[in-house]
Amino acid sequence: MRILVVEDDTSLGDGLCVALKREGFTADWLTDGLQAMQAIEQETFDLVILDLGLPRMDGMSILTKIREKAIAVPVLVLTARDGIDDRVGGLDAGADDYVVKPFDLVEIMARIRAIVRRSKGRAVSLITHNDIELSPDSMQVTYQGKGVTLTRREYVLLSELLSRPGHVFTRDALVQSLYGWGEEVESNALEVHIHHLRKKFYSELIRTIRGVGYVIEKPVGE
Amino acid sequence: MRILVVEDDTSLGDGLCVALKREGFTADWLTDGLQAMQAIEQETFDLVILDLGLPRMDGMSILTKIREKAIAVPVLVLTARDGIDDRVGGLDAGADDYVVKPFDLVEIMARIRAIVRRSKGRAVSLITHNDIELSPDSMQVTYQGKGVTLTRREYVLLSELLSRPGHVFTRDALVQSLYGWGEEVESNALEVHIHHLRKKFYSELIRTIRGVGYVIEKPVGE
DNA sequence: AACCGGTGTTAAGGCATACTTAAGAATAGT
DNA sequence: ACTATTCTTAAGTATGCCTTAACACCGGTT
Repeated sequence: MRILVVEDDTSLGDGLCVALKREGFTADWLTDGLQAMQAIEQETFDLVILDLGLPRMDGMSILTKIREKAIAVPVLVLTARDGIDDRVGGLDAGADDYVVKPFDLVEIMARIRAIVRRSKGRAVSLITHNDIELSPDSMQVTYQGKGVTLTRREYVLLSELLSRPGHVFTRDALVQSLYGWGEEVESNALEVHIHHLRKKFYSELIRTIRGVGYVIEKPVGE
Repeated sequence: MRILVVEDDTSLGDGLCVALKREGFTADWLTDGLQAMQAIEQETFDLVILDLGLPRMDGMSILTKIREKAIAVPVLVLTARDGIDDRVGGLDAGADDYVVKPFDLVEIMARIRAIVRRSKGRAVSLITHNDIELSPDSMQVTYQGKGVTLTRREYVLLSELLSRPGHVFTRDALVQSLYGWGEEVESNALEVHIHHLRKKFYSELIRTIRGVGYVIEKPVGE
């Protein structure tokens, strides 16, 4: 967990670094605005603690530029000023939080922990199989990088099959997951959908087990 | 963008809701702690504004329970107390921010925008998509450089869709973010708004997923 | 090789879903 | 309270998915 402290006040910057390290973070410390901007562009930090009053490049300018360039690092702003306008401005410029100096070390640590906690745990569950990506969350499907549009039935069918590669789904099981218990299908609707899926991807994707049902092969090398 | 206000002070709760709606959010309001806890478990909110002093279930208990259950909703804590310990306690218990009462309406709105912005994958405070620019703060929208006037519902709908390009929003989800649970819509109002948006921009902007909902395509080249 | 059950392919009709339009409520602004 | 905007309702129209069904194909069995 790497944190960049940008603060020209020597005792404050040093104190922060020491405190951060004591908490188990890795802390880098810069006093110069321009230098800091370059570091943020080139390196990767988990958090930037940014003083607003800085030599060579103002803190607010750095913040604005970070967001312009869509750099996704969380920023905690330190400000000596106390006006609500400044605080509002900072937040709207893209800061994740701000602390007014002088601040309590216990408090700022709590804020840092809060920010770090937030920024973690944004994992996306994504089903992948060969060149097929299927994100349950967004109902979006891509094949070889390109978006593929599936109808509802096709999507349900594919996600069912992909949920357990190598597992043979009986025709009945698949029909059930498509239609539930209520309605029965008295034709080859299932096969038609399978056909459409094979067409939209590649025909070997779904293997037929004659007399039983269908499988998606396990990815190669297992 | 749906926000739950949990506040037993009537005038404060009502005032917050009105202000939130004016800003284009959908606001639900509860005064009872236990009720709120149930709502948070069952429904989906983009933000919970939580007063600490509540009947039946204390605000801090709610917060603790939310985090225990790993519910990922951002929480903004309102507190009448002013001690740093409380503030630290709140942040460490999993609050994303806190505001001490009495607070300035302008400030709390800025904080709300900041939290919401963070939780939506930390986009810059200006959402852009193709030729459409949408600034969440001012509710202003431009298309191909020219200003476009959207009504409140249109704005909410568009910003919801734009907040996650490529994500398929189910019709239910969109209706909830437009109306909360207060008022129910028993007609095709949603479709009508979609229609208006397509007319004001271009019809391919919003793609229909038949039987499911709507998506905004990801910008080309991904 | 001919048969037969099971599966694949294709095309078309029906039907549920979505779009469009307009008018009457509801809301907000003056 | 009145007006202008915005929202909802509802009805008619359009669209496209799903099923059906007819036929082609394949593999195994006689």
